[in-house]
Parts: sequence; C-alpha cells; structure tokens
Amino acid sequence: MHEGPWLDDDEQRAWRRTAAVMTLLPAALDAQLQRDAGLTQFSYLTLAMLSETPGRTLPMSALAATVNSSLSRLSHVVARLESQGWVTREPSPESGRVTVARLTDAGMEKVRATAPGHAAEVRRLIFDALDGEGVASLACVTAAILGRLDPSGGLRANPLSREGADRPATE
Amino acid sequence: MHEGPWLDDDEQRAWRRTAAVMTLLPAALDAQLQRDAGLTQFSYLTLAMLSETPGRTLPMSALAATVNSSLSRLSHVVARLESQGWVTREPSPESGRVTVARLTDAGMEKVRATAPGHAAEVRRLIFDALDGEGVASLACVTAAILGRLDPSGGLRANPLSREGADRPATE
DNA sequence: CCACATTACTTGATGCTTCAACTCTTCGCC
DNA sequence: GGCGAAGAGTTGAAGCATCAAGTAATGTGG
Repeated sequence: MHEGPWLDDDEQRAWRRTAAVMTLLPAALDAQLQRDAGLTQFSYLTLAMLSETPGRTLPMSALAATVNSSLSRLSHVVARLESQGWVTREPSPESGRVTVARLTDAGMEKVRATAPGHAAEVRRLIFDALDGEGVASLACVTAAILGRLDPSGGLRANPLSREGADRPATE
Repeated sequence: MHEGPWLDDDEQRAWRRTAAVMTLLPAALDAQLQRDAGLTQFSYLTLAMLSETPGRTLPMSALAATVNSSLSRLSHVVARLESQGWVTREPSPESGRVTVARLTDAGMEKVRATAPGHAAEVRRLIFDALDGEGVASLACVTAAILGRLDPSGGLRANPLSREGADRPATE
C-alpha cells in the first residue's frame, strides 16, 4: 500500500496534530511552572521523582533514567537545583564513582507547594478534554510509541513501583 | 469523584507515558534531522510549510501561526535559514509592516532531499507501532487536546487547505 | 597485578529558545 | 489630519539543552 516512506492522509492528519501537541503542550506546561514556581518542567520532574523515591535519594544515572534525560543534562540541572538549596549531591558510600542526589527538606517543600498547581494544569489541558475512553486510548497509543522509542524499556515506560514512597508528588 | 487537582491512577499512567513521549519523540526526530540534514525539527518544519504554500511565500506572522511559534522565535530561525541561502526576506508590497519569507530554489531542494528520510523516521517511530484504529485514536485524542491548547483554533489544529500547493513535503 | 576498556559523572563551548525592549507602520477616531 | 493604540517584526541578553571532551573510579583479560 504505502510506497516509499510517505504517510497516507489519515496518518498525515494524525502526525500534524501530534506535532502541534508536542509543540504547544510542553510550552503551556512550562509557562505555568515558570510563572508559578520559577521551575522548568524538567527541573520540576527531577524534584518530583526524587520526592517519590524512598529515602529521597537516587544515583545520578538512575535519576537520569527516570526522567528520560542524558546524564549531562541532568548534571547541569542538578547543579542549578543544588545552588538553590533544593537538592544536594554526595558521593555514594558504596561505589566511588556514583554520585547520589538527595532532595532537601526545602526541596520537598517546594514540590509540595508546586504540585497542585501543576497537576491542575495537566488536568485542565489534557484530561478535561478526554472521557474515560480517551484516557484509555492515550495510554494505549503512547505505550505503543514508547515501545519504539525506548526498545530497552529501561526508561519511564514502566515507572517506579511507587510502593512505600512518600508520594507527595501524586499529580 | 476527583477531589482537588489530583489525577486518578489511569490518568496518572496516561500522563506519565505522554510526558515520556513528549520528551523522547522530539529528541529522536531532532537527532535524525540533525544527523542527516543539519536541521532542527523546527527549522525543517519552517522550510516544509513554505514549500507547501503556493508561491512558496508567507508573511512572517502567517508562517509563525502555521508552525505554532512566536514571531520572535521564527525571526531568529529565519535569519539563520536566510544566512544559509534557503530563505529570503522581503518587505511586502501590500503593507509596509509585513515581511514575507520566500523559499529559495536551494531551500526547495533542501526540503526535497530531507523529506523522505524524515518521513521514514516518523513512520518508523509512530506509525509502525499503530494499527488503523491506533491512528484514529491518536488523531482523535490530539484533536481534543488541541482544542484546549489553542481555543482560537487559529494554529496548526486545522492545517492549510493544501489544494494547489507544490506539495513536495508530503511526509 | 597491571594495562585497558568501561562506567559514572562533570565541565565548557556552542547553539537554540525565550523574554523584554525597541522600531516602524497602520488603524481608529475625534 | 493628527494623535494614540494596536499590529508586525527585529534585536540583544539570559537561560537552557546538546555535544564533545575530560576526569576518575571500577571492572576484566592476560
């Protein structure tokens, strides 16, 4: 049916809308977080993932995997978060080459203060537009795409177990 | 049912996957374009949208609307594209305050050379993972979300009519 | 037990995006 | 017809992401 790499009309339509969402949705969420908390979506996510981890600590590599980023990007961001007092870095006692990031109490408080507004924005922009079936479709389609993006499955495709965590960032 | 802004478990799952896709998919597409063509997804889109327009020209504001960007961002990008010889800018004869961007022949050739590889990557990462129903779900869900993001509907939600265009960028 | 590759992470430079400020033009209106 | 407001676009600075290179610690084969 499809000769060459081209998309048919239905695919084309789906792709253009997807591209538009991938442009506008992060921009909208970033704008809300920047305005209300002075945080990037990415730096918020970093804090939030730490806040859900028992002990509020994670090695840099593990944290990078849960937020789907390169170690380099995370390192720069954690440096900024550290300078603001929300995170600290300490060498791991178990292995001399790993650094563990720890969420401070101030960082925990920041997440607690920021989460509701962010969750409300996510709800407003996504879930208020979808019924139960829409939510199921979204989960299904994104799972399929993630399977292609992240064949190893090591990243956010299957999130942390979430048992026993402090869970303040339950957006 | 939902007290406060919090998401229920299904929504939470859908949101985390969506966030992961919004992180990984643009990164993957950017990587392919950067590697094969030295272009950003955004600069490619700019060229592609011009290539589909009859006359290959658009006022800056109109172009900004079709690529969902601020005028400022577009202005910077077009300046770079102009310096590479793919686009020119000229004052509109019709109104002294509008600038029209024009795709040069070299720019057209660049799009022609780049489009197949990009389309193949979009197919590989998205549509190879979806059946017909999946494509329909994706179109439906993204349309709903776009409705919230872009209430005015003025942006890429309803793309250009595409009749009579040169259509070389039919990815 | 010593080289060598690998892993974990950091750093600096470069480029892209955003934001605020600015210019210039057109429109509304009295 | 002239004055203020709004529209169209550009520019410069600051922040963030990405890439390439570098350091340091840990495995691994000989």
